[in-house]
Amino acid sequence: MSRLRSTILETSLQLFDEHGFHGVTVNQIVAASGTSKGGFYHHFQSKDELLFVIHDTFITYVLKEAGAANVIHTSPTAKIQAVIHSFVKVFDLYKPHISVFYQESTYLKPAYEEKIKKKRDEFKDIIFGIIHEGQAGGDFRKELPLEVTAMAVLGMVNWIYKWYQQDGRYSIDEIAEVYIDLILHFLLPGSSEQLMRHMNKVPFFYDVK
Amino acid sequence: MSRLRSTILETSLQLFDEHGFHGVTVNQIVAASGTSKGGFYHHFQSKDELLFVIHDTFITYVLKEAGAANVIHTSPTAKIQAVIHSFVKVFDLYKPHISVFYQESTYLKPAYEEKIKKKRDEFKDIIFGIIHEGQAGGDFRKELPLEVTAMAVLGMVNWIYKWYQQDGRYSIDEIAEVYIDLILHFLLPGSSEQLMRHMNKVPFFYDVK
DNA sequence: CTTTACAGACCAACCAGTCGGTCTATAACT
DNA sequence: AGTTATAGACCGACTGGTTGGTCTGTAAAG
Repeated sequence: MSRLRSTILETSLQLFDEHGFHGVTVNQIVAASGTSKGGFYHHFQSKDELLFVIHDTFITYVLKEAGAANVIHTSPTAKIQAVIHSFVKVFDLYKPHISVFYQESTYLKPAYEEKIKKKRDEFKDIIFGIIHEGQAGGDFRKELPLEVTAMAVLGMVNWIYKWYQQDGRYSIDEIAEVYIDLILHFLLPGSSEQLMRHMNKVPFFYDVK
Repeated sequence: MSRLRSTILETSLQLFDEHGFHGVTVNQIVAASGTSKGGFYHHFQSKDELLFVIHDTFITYVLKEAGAANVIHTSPTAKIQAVIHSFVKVFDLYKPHISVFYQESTYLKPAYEEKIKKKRDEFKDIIFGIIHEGQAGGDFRKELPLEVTAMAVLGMVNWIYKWYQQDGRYSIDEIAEVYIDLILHFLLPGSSEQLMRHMNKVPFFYDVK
């Protein structure tokens, strides 16, 4: 990959992260990259392709990591820990990519969007699969509705991009540890009776055993 | 409030939700609202003001609801349940507002952004406050780092806008119940020893008592 | 008669993308 | 070795279409 192409990618990533895809013009990218319109369009077909490349770089990496973490462990409990850990760590490596990924995916051209959606669904399936497997095997609480629980897990992790900063109070590894703790606390079966005394009402899904 | 103004707001909300703020032109809004440029600019100073109004409507409502739920209950456990419930329910009432709120806030003009940020921080403080209070009083697990835990809670709820659909498998009330269950499971003190047997490593924050 | 509500033609700015052209490097030829 | 041919990398003035916003006009309301 050419030197200039990388520069354009890095520069535009920063700019998009700060001002959003539509808040940055090709001329700005070109100026900040120390090149020209010609240089830009020599390496990218369009501004939209640039957006796609950013999306693809990130989701491809996440998918690869999650797949690996999923394979090397056997029990659902070990798997979920490994996958969450690797997923959280990504926010340290790819934060600008992720901001663009979650903020600007609306603006992907249909052909590009389809490709990204496919990979994103694959990733979602890994999470869903682990939780499902855990419930089926009795490792995780069976009464939890799979879809809602899985989306809660995805949500809490995904949201990290909105607040995480590298020089913040907690390192990315520490954050991962906290998240794993939280997730295991609601996934693993425990003293439900004790908890229910504190609840305003008995949840609708508690009749499953 | 005038009839046309409401129409413009509703229409643009739908359009923004579907295509994003920059994917919709003023002409499109005007056409879909059955009015004209004159009609639009009679009610709004600019497209940016429209964006602000949408933001403000939503965050003002959330803040009011959370404040109310926070006041009528006394214990942190009851408070967090009430606040989460009211918060989750908002996603049923204001889903298009929320999509715009989380997707397009980057494009708010500085003056508008400041106002919105203020209210958003107020809301965040309510959540932080409840968890802090719960930890201080011994209702919630003291070992959990406040910031990370609170952001996890906010994240899992906020992410709902990405997947919730009114005609989905679970009602918004059911989703709220699941979320409250999950959150209480990791907030309330329980059998940590039992859980730790399943953990790949001992979390860094477990030495606090 | 004044004010408010809206219509729609019009405009200036902007922006993604184009296109003819230059510069450099390496290969091919003599 | 010296000269020429060719390809790829990059430049930047230019354009055609679009967009947010304005301005003048008009009809109804009070």
